[in-house]
Amino acid sequence: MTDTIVFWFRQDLRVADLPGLHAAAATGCRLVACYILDETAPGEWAPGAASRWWLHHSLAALAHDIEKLGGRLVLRRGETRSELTALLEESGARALYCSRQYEPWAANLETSLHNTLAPRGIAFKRFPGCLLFEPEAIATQGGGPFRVFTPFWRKCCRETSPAPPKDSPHKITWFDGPLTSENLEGWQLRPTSPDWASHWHDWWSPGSDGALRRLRQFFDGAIANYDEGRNHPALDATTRLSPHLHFGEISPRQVWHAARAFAHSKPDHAGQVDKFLSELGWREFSYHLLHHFPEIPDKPFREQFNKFPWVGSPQALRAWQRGETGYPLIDAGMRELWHTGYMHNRIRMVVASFLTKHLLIHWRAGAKWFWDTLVDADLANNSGGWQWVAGSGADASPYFRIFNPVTQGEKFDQDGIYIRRWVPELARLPDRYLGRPWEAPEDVLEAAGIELGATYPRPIVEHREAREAALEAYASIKG
DNA sequence: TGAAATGTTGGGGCG
DNA sequence: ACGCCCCAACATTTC
Repeated sequence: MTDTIVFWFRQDLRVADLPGLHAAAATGCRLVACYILDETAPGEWAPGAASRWWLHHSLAALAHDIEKLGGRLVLRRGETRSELTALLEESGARALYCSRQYEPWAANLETSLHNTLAPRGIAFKRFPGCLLFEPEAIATQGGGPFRVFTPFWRKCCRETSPAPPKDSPHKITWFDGPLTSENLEGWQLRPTSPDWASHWHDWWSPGSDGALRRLRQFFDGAIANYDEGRNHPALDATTRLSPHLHFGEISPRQVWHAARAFAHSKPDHAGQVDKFLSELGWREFSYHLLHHFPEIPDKPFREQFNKFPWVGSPQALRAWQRGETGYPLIDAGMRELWHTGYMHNRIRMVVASFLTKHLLIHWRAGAKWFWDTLVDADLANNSGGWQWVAGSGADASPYFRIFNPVTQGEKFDQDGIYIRRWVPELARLPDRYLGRPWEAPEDVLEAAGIELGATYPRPIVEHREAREAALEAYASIKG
């Protein structure tokens, strides 16, 4: 009788280019594919409502993809260790395979699983999955982790290329004994009463098929002008692959090789491709940092930021969250986030700068809000991004880089399409005043149907004053 | 993957 | 014709 292996799907919800699954299939053993919904394991970093919506659809897509390979996805809910132990026992499996994860809670879980399973003679094997390079493979000359992006990415690019992506395994022998599986619908990962995500399929197609479509679409179009186009939030000029990558519906190796193939076929676009690949590089950098410095989600990477005088009020935080700061570009971004589970990357930088610098609110409050509202909420990227903006991170933006929320709009949303899309009550304002309605003459406001303080808020802080206060606050922790 | 303050230059209006 | 001033345009420095 052939041995059985349990393949545990975690955050790599795909069947193509999944090293652990290929390795399991190659053994010729019978395979159990499972997913465990453990709502307590991540602690305070349990998926937010938007991520849960995505997870539901991603799991449905994965189950479908597995069925196409002749198998089925076993769903269980509960404490990971006991659920896996039970499943191993029920199936008589002698081995557990999975992809690695790098979140501190997930890495600890792997250790604890190893300690549980080893004495029982069950092999626990972890495989690469969601990264281009394992953190152990990229080190400085001194053997330590990189703390600066450029040398990190240079080192990555000097290494042998990531392995070419593989198709899904051709032949899998599935376990055919009886195993109970829960009903995905019963997990209630999707919102009900009200179903605020009823229109999200207009924007998103969770699952590997949707991810590959998105990838192809990008290399058929926007890549040619990526360097410039990606700065304009009203354009569909970015990949929007972030949620697909977070849930592992597509691997970064697939993206990397698609980009290299494109660069090879269109050499004159090599510069655009490099720009794009460096974004993948920042993702990689964030993951490696989180692996080496597991406190990044909670504590400033740069120690002197422990004494930063955060003073922001709960009311200001609330106004920021709701998109009622009185700065149209900020409010547009926050409302895009609320309505679609996503925000354009440049606008993420601008609203994050506004929260931490204009409002002097701790970056963790912003990270938490993003965590709950983003479909692509990802611990490494989110924590890294917020610390980068706040100036407390590794290779962070210098603290004095304070975005002007008005001029950013004038530079990257010249014709006001983005602001008008998400702040429709200002739509009739002429371009000239769209990003700064408080400067508009009374008759212009009236003609546009706007009453400041009633139909649209006045600015909750004055830019110049806020900027100077931020510089003063940062100066107080220098040295 | 800034913005603002400060410095420099050069054209043109003007007495 | 000439110097003076203003200021836009650009460059450099500072936060």
